Amino acid sequence: MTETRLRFPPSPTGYLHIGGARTALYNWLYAKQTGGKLILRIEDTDTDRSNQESIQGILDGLEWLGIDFDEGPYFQTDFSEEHIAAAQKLLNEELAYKCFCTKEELDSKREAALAAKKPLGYDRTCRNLSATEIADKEKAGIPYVIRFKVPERTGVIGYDDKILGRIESDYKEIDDFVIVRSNGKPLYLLCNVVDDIRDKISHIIRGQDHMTNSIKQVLLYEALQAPLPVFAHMPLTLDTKKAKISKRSHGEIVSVQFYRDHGFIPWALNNFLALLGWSDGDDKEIFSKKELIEKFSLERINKSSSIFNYRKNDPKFFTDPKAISINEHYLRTMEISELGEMVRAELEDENLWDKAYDNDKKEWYLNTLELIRNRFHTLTDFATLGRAYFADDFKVEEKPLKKNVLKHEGLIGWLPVLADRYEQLEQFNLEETERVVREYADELEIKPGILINGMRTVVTGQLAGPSMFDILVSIGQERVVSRLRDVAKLYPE
RNA sequence: GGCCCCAUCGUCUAGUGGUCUAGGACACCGGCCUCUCACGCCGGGAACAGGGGUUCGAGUCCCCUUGGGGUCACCA
Repeated sequence: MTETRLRFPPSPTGYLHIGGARTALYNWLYAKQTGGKLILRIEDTDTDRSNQESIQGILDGLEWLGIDFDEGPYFQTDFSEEHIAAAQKLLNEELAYKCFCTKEELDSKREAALAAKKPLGYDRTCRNLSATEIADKEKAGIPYVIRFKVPERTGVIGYDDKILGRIESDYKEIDDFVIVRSNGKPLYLLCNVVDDIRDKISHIIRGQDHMTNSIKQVLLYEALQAPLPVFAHMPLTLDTKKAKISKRSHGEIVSVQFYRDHGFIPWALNNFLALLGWSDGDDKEIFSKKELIEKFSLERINKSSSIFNYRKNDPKFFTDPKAISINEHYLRTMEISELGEMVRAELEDENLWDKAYDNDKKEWYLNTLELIRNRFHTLTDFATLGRAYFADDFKVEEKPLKKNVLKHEGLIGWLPVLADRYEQLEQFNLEETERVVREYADELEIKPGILINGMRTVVTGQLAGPSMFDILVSIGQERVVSRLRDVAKLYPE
């Protein structure tokens, strides 16, 4: 078998969204699995809508996800001569024709057809123009587009889809589609095929929204006398109302950037995306990169579209709960040193990074992450919920403040006493810190929990967290003492 | 509207005629653990869209209905 060659051809009209990312991922997985190549091709022929910022956004998004490509990025506009030549060839061979109908005429015909509930296709007015008629119109300077001449055959044309099976269409259902605009610029349907032929693309994995395009493109492959690639149309990703997700209607929640900004681990997002429309036959859901490359298969991709279950304005889940849960899984099971690097970026962004975390305090840094990672959902939590471990200017949350501190007025006096006793400790370790608290609680004849939970809030600002004594040891004697002493400032005047 | 695709718990899904009183994951609820909250562990509720066939037997095959989606641009 010859080398598999895949491609991901985004149009740079906005950021990379999760649908696009998933398409890129599937292509990437298949290329990796078969030892083939993945080509990135920026389809920028729509100069009105394409922009540099989008190109950068797509590149950044793919890089962040770790989806690398073997060739490219190529830019479709760099090959416009080839596209034009192909159109000319089709014209010369009478496989295409010039159409002088104006856009206005077409639009009104379409509207009329829609109103009359008739098929909307082009009525082929210009298909049988004589040579003299064409010459006359050209002489008169009437602009024209070039349309592909759908063969006059009976029966059906189709392709074998790796996911959907045989897809066919009756010839008479296919429109004489436009391949070159009146300004001389070739259109997607043509460019895409010409590029795929040149790039020797063997497999086209793309969304089901391209299903009807593929039929037309099969015709183009035939007209251009090129071998057909394998098609695989993946299910679409819908929103909770079953509408196709799009940048325009869903905004940043569907952008890859959003997940980077909200502290997702890149591979966790890939893992989630892979599961949206694919599963191995087993119950396994967490896949390492290597495992996924091995197990992935086109045949096991679902036919039906899936819903991206994000929840807007949900205080607990800012996106699909499953995505978050997969992220949590990686957060708490990944190699701690690897996590350390990711958290480092978060801390640096918040000016919480201490160079010593990379040498003298490295052990402390990694141990602390190990201590707190279980309760966190995203990378950003380390700099927000975990701020007290890395800085003194953390915020004390209102709820625990009321529940664990203000409710017990005695704490305003007790915690400073505890601070004194802690300051005296020669061994500031788990056993000693616990012994001191429990003894003091006995003296006061109160439940140790009152002191412990009060301390948790004063020392970390949080309602919940790891074992209190682990926290104390991690934060350290000096900082603990000073935070406990300052408890009074948490009480209103 | 024409054409095309699809249809199992709330969501992602397993299921390729008998092993399905339908399995797993997330989410939800309850319990255990406990200095808090998580994690973890244990348990619970929750689905074959409807109707006809075919068959000894149908979630699985066929047909119809319904529902959803895609597409019908001088966008990609």
